[in-house]
Amino acid sequence: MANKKITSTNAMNRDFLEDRCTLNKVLRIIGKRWVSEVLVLIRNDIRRFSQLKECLAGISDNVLSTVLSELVKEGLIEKQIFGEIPVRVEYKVTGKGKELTDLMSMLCKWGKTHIPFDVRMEPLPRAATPL
Amino acid sequence: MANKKITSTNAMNRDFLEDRCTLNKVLRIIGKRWVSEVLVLIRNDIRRFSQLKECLAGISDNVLSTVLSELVKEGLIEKQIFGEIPVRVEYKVTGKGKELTDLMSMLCKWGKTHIPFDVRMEPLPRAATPL
DNA sequence: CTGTATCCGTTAGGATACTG
DNA sequence: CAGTATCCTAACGGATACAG
Repeated sequence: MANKKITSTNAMNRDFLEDRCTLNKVLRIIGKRWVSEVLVLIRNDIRRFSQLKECLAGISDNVLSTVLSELVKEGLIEKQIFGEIPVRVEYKVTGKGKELTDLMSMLCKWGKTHIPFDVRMEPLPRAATPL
Repeated sequence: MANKKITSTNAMNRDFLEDRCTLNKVLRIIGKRWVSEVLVLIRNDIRRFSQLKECLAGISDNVLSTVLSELVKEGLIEKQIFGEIPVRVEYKVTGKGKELTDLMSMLCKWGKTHIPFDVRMEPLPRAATPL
């Protein structure tokens, strides 16, 4: 009951992996839900919060917000604020973000040829502009 | 209090994304902790449970076990059991697994040129055979 | 319109003990 | 040696209310 662990092994393991190889950093960034999708959408000129939200039926405000700021923080997209009323904000993919989406396209292509279909019950007819 | 949601939006969102684009399936697989690392190690001929555990200081038995069966299930590695005493088991990367590691190398390279260093306190001197 | 703050359930990740 | 079974905690993802 006395001594709680100083640093959780959970965090230690994460750091271990990220120190070990940059790949783990990359995957830590783009491996989270919505992230790759948002990046691709912005690359496809879906530039505004409301538009993104519209495409990504089901995403919550705070989640989209978090994803966007993460992408900005990592330098994969840029945020541009126009001083209008009401406020207009636009995001665009940076150079290194574009490079990354190219690699993601390759990953996607790999998936299409190698990941088998899995049949699920409901077709989920929602808004879409996939990769 | 009466009506709990039938399917959690959490799961619905996951399915939505995976239906939307294969990339999300790919990232759900390789985006989890340890997965890419294990795949790369096996590709580098670290073929046995105990060897992998040795390289990946800090991983728990059950976690490594889970990762390995996930990789087998996805057809990225193969498991070979030798009927010896004590039991010997070896894993090897499949064809499509190799293709995937090639793509991961590119991702890694991207990360090396584009992700800035972030200084952390302890250097974490552990076992290593990185990508 | 574009978010932030709070609160909460689910899932991922880990420690440990045990098995063929 | 190569794992499973159980239990536990931290992190992620989401709902909702509200703010600039």
